[in-house]
Amino acid sequence: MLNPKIPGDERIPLYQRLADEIRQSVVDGIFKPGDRAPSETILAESHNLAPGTVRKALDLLVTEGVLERFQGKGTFVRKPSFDRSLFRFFRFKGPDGAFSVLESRILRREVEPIPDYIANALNTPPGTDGISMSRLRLHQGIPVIAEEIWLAFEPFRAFAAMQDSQIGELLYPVYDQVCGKLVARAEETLTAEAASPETSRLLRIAQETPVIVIDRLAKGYDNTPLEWRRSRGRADQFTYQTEIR
Amino acid sequence: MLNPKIPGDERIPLYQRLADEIRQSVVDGIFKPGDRAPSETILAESHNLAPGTVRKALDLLVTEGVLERFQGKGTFVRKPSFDRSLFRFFRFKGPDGAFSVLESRILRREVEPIPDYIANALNTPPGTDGISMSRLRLHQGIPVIAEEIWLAFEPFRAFAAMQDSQIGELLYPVYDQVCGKLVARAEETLTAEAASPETSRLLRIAQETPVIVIDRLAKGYDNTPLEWRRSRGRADQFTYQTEIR
DNA sequence: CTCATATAGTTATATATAGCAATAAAGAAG
DNA sequence: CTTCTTTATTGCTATATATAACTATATGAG
Repeated sequence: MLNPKIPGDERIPLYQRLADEIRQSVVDGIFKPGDRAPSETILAESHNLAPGTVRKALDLLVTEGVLERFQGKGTFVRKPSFDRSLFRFFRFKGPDGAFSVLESRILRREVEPIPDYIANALNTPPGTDGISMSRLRLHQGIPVIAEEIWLAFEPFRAFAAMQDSQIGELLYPVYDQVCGKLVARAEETLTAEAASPETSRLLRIAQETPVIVIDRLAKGYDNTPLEWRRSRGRADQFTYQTEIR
Repeated sequence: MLNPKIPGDERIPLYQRLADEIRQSVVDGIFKPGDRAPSETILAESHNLAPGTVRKALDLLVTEGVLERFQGKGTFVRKPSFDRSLFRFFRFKGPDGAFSVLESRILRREVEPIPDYIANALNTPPGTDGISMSRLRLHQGIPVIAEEIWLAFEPFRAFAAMQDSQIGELLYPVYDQVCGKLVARAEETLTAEAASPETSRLLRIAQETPVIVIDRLAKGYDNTPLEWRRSRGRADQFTYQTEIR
């Protein structure tokens, strides 16, 4: 019998406690996406665990999407390279299957109280200050998605202080580099509506045309809600794919 | 060293071959949904395998959604209880969260050549005969979803021969009982469009109102495409949820 | 009958060990 | 310089074994 060096509640299985520990290291930024995790043997020795137990912990994190393994190479923290993932599901119908990164244009960015239903999603007390943004995404100069974005002010104070010019095409890398907040996954809710005057103006389409509306709640590795986002896109240009069972 | 009684390509790992065998038994109807699978110990003995190997095979089938396990009770073939699953993602927005089964009304059912793009999805030679259906689904008498459904004729010959009156509210149980075809999972592709004259008539909504369009390809346990279906529902009554990462 | 207790059978956790397979990098051979 | 071989490292497969946790059923006491 070994003497496992694993902290936490004794009632929780060892492999889960080890998984918790590694996941936390990713949340805290000790392991960064792309980093190589210690090998199974190293982990087993350093924690006084059997290799099989370590393996099971890693299995768990792989299915969670935190890590990915490559035989002969090692185990790595998965880069949730997000906007790429978005377009795996939600892709242009256009004749050219090929795809380039969308250009982003921030139209507005200011601090104001968060509306109640968004504060609720972000797990923030109602009335708290938040960062509100409007953003337009363009493909070859043509607007395809209009976005409203909300962040809680406190965790993203450094982001609020930035100049517009310092912010690049993608937001999630900025959240990481400036605020230390890593987006790991997101829940999306999808519906459709007729284009309002404002969205028809932004997307340059006729009013009452159908648009797809995606509400996304982006979360960290530890499931903390980080960003709320509502995207509207032209229905005739997008499809959304999933598997159910 | 044991002498495993597992057929198949030697290069494929034992646990995968065992998983293949069990999955095939489900496809062939030897194990029916709800049935209890042999216990891990029994499987290990009957196949001359170590318990750990059996366990790994079962793990695989559980993550695939073929089986589900209950500690102390046993391992069972999962019922893909499908229409319930549909409404976990795709639910009424109405004030009453409660939900009852939708009434189904088959408007048309006939044999005709399958259109090329559907034949392609169903993995059938172009020009083959298929069963084409139109179906309306109602909630408390009000139409909410209009469906077009296509099946390849050959595997569903017995279904084509049935009387309308013999067909119940749900189709998948009929496919199983009459044709021995079990639906295990489905891929769905979602988009939106403005209501055509026909769908506006069927759903009793104004023309050009946004409707959500779901293309579903239902597949068997062995991934064979079984049914193609296009459903149209009022956008203002539905939302669709998923998690991405 | 009712309730507690034992018991058998099931999956879940954990350890220990051996060899296989893929990868990358260093070194030898041409 | 290129190509092949070797070697070390890493994850992958498989076996063997022991114990815990959970469920259902049977048994016995009251």
